[in-house]
Amino acid sequence: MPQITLPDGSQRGYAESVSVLDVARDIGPGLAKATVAGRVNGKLVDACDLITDDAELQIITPKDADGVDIIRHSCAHLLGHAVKQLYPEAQMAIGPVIEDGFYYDIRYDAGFHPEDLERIEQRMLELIDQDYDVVKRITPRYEVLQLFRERGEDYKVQLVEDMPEVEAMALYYHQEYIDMCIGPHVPNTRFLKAVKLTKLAGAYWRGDPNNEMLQRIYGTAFADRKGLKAYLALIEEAQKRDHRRIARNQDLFHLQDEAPGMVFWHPNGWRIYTVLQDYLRGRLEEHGYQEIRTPELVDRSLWERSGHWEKFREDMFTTQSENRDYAVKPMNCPCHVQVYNQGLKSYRDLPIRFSEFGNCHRNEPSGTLHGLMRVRNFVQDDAHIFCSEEALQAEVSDFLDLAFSVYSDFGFDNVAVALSTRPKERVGEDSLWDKAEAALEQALDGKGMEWTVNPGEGAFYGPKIELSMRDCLNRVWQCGTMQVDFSMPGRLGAEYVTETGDRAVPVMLHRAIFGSFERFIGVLTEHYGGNWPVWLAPTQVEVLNITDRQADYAQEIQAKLVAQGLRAQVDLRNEKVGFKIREHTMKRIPYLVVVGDQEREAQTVAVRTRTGEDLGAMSLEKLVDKLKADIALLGRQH
RNA sequence: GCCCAUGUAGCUCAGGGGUAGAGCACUUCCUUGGUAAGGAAGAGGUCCCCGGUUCAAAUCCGGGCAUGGGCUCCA
Repeated sequence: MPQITLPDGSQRGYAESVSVLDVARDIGPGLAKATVAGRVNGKLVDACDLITDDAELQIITPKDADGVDIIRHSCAHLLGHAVKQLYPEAQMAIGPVIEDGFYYDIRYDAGFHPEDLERIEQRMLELIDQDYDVVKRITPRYEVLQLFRERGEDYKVQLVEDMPEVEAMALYYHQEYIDMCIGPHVPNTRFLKAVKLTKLAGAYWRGDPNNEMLQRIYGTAFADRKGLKAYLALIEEAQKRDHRRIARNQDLFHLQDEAPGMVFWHPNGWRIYTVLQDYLRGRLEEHGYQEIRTPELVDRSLWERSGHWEKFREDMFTTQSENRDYAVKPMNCPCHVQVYNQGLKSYRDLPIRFSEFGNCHRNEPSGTLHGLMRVRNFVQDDAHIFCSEEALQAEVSDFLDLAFSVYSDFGFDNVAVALSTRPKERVGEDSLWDKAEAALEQALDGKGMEWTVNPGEGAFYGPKIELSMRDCLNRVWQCGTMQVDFSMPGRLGAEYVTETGDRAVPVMLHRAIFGSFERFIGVLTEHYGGNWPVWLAPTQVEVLNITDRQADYAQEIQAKLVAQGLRAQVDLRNEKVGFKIREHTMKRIPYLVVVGDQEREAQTVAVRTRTGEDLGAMSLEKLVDKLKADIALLGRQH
């Protein structure tokens, strides 16, 4: 005699077991029609699942976030249904829901091509129109195995074999197509009308590059067509913020075939770079860092001692001369230890914080390069802190404060924090890893911030805190990092004299805030969508004359702005003012200053913003004040 | 590195076995115009590179390289 409690607190009693759908029907036919699934005592279940005891029930409809996820998951099965009809020899692997959609990994040796995607989507739409019921059957393990073996679904068989403890599985029948899933799923294909296949990719079976590569089809789905359309429009808007596209428009940098993954900075992009570097130099100085500079080409023997030659060899560019092997530095840490090692250090000298805008090269696999986000030549805002074990906690904590203070100066408020722990390939004793991981955990907890763990993703010499941002298409890029290293100082002979006159090995912290200037500028470009805060804008003001008569006055204004330390350009071209305004507005120059006869007579300037706001005429002094006020805000307003 | 796609003028792109195309940008001239595109003329290409097929290849085929979207790996 189940007593069902609904979210509004109301209760309904039933004489015998009821399904989620029964309860929905009981409440009203509209709700019954919209029922995708249910949440019983906090657990998602199918609409057909029976409730046998007293329970709290929430009816899930397409309006719920869970409802959309269920729709997406069912779309993956629908994709399987269509694929198997069109390509019977295809073998289905896994088809999960992801952020913004779903995918299905499929073994199909002939390979899918863009035309296949269209065919498959077309067939999916036809199947949806049949409004067929999705039927769930709990099936004993041996029957499931037999069924998938008969159907030649080798991957499904493997999946079942990998969960020996499970006695029976839920099978979902899409007519003749059968998929295995924990569920829940929609009860009928009519819920799947707003679906679209989006892209085709390769993906390793079980994510292991030693395994064969499967074909992955990505798609997305929404509660209705309107939601799908809005999503597609959003993606299109996001693509306009792509840093590569903005870079072309604003003439920031370029890449070319002869130097894959290495940036040619143009004057505009380099301006941003140098402003960032000057800013960070100031912040680091405030926090007790000393800037150094170390070689980019170092003999193999140092990399052997640091462990890089063994663990990082594939990623290094190497060269040789006069029978010596060299590597172009992929990291600055071994060189920083060399600077530390010059002269005997006392515990009184610690902590020592060496910073370097270190130019590094890494031979990244060709397929991983991505605009400014993933390059082969980049400059890290690197620093290494040498300290005693006792000081470690405080140093990590101070770093986190500094990093988040820097991020807030750019208006970042959605930095993801993760702790990456010991990888399989590593140097150092496990006891040291225990200590290092614990230190980072404690520092994070001490800040009271939300963080996640990436098991096995640490650097080969130590665990790391990763501070990541998202780009315009929601891809995550690690920028800041804090890594505890108990190994390398010892390997490279770093030590200091303790209070008791003994020798001890310092702990080394590797840390970066931007990560690399390249990636950070890439992320910033997309964060601002090209609307650089005045602080960073390559050109802060463009002075426009209306006719040749004001050319001298325009140049005089520009010269006065430059004399005030502002980045001002003047556009004296023989074009109408509307044309010039359009052009510079599209280049997202923060302020446009128009000078005509009126302004020249009154010794004023007419100011317009890139958002199209007309600020009217004002004195040059007032404009300068305005600009300086904007610059003082840094990037916090955005 | 692996899978799929793409590579044509400075940019965005069309075309496609037999004189290489458009729009914007560029140059020159006319125009001196008050807040998002004034007009005319002109110049501009080894159709990514190397091979092959063919009377003939930018186009078809093979191999490279690069870029884009993913996978794996990383700041």
